[in-house]
Amino acid sequence: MTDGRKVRGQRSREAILATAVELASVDGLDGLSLSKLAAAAGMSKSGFFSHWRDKTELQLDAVEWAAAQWRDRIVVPALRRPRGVRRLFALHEERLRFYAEGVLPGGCFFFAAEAEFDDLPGPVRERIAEAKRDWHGLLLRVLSEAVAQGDLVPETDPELLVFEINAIGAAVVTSARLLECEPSFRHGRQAVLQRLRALATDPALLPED
Amino acid sequence: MTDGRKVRGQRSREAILATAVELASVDGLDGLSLSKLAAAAGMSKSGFFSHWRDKTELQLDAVEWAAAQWRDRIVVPALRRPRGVRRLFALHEERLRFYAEGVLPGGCFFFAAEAEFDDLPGPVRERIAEAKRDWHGLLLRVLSEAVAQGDLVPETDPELLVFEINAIGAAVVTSARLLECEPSFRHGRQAVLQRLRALATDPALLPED
DNA sequence: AATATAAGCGACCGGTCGGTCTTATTGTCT
DNA sequence: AGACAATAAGACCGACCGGTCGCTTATATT
Repeated sequence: MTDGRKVRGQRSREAILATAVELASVDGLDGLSLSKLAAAAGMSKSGFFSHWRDKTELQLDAVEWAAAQWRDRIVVPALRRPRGVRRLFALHEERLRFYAEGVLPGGCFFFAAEAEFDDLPGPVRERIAEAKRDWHGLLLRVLSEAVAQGDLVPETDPELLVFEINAIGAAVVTSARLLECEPSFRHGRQAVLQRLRALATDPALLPED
Repeated sequence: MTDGRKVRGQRSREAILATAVELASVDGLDGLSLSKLAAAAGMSKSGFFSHWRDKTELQLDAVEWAAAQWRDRIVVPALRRPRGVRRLFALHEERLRFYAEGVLPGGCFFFAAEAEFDDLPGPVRERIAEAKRDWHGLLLRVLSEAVAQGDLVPETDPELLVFEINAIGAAVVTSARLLECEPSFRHGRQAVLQRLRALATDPALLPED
């Protein structure tokens, strides 16, 4: 049985979360003020509290929403590439594309959120840490597949390589926004590409530049 | 002629800035509230305004103070190492040591400040960008010296390598604070060490692990 | 000794923060 | 048609924000 109220509520809930993630990518998840969010979402501030008990609940759902967006816009497209080193590089490339396309006005929700909450104990911090662990875990899994099927030489410490790939992706965000845009994206791409090509048993699987 | 007022003023000015940089490494430079700063510095809030016109001026001086701290605690010690690849790696190592020692309660002032201000136009953002450019410039200069004196193979794109080294140093901050501490520092060290050893004409110049 | 200046304090300003309460509207179920 | 529940709005709250004001105290200058 369809419930028009719940449908409507769900729709505005989604719209609010989408707006919240956009604003949070700029001002941070904590720096986000309910007044600004209300104005941006075209709602009254008090309306939020029929959806969430307090700001923390909204923040938790915003992290959830941003994680779903990351999955849909980065992970899922990359997983369409064939298993192996190409899929691993695709994860990095899709991430950079996400940034370059300016999907979020502040570049990256998780980058801003991590920097903000890494010193603020609480459930939001834990949820963000979990998202970071998930991303590292995915990279590690895809990397292991690449090694298992012989795309990459196995001598490598896989967790170290995952750390590097993620570090370079994260560095692109600040670098592109604070300094010049073009060289940052080029460096972010080249760094991982050259690293993987050096480890690849068949470098032809990866683009040349 | 010594002016006891100015001496006293300068001393408390320094103390306030030191406290401000500490607090800002946790809450960010904008998230820093004057009330909290006043409480932490053991001063009244209004007393600030005999030193700085407004919060922005204080923020600018805080960036300056943090830059001086970075120079004193990271750059100067590293420059005592012999010119070349060892000096380059020392810059990275001293940075990681600065983080590991917990000099600042939030880990890194500049990391927090960059993430916060990369989307906030204004003089503070420009000053932070300048500090970032200075750091990249220093890394590039030391790297060029290492190449020039034959420590490193010259084929490398130097700016790309600088980007990578800085990216890995920055990634250690969030990773160590949000996930586990020990593997983050190990990865941050190993990543740069292996990268440089692979490029070094004489790997014996660098530690083995 | 008189005067100028800097440091610092307490009270207070308008504004915004996250959050509560009451009320109006609206779709759903019986 | 009427009871009911969900959504959202508006008025409002205490706390805190950055910042101003007038004032006291301590130091230099003359």
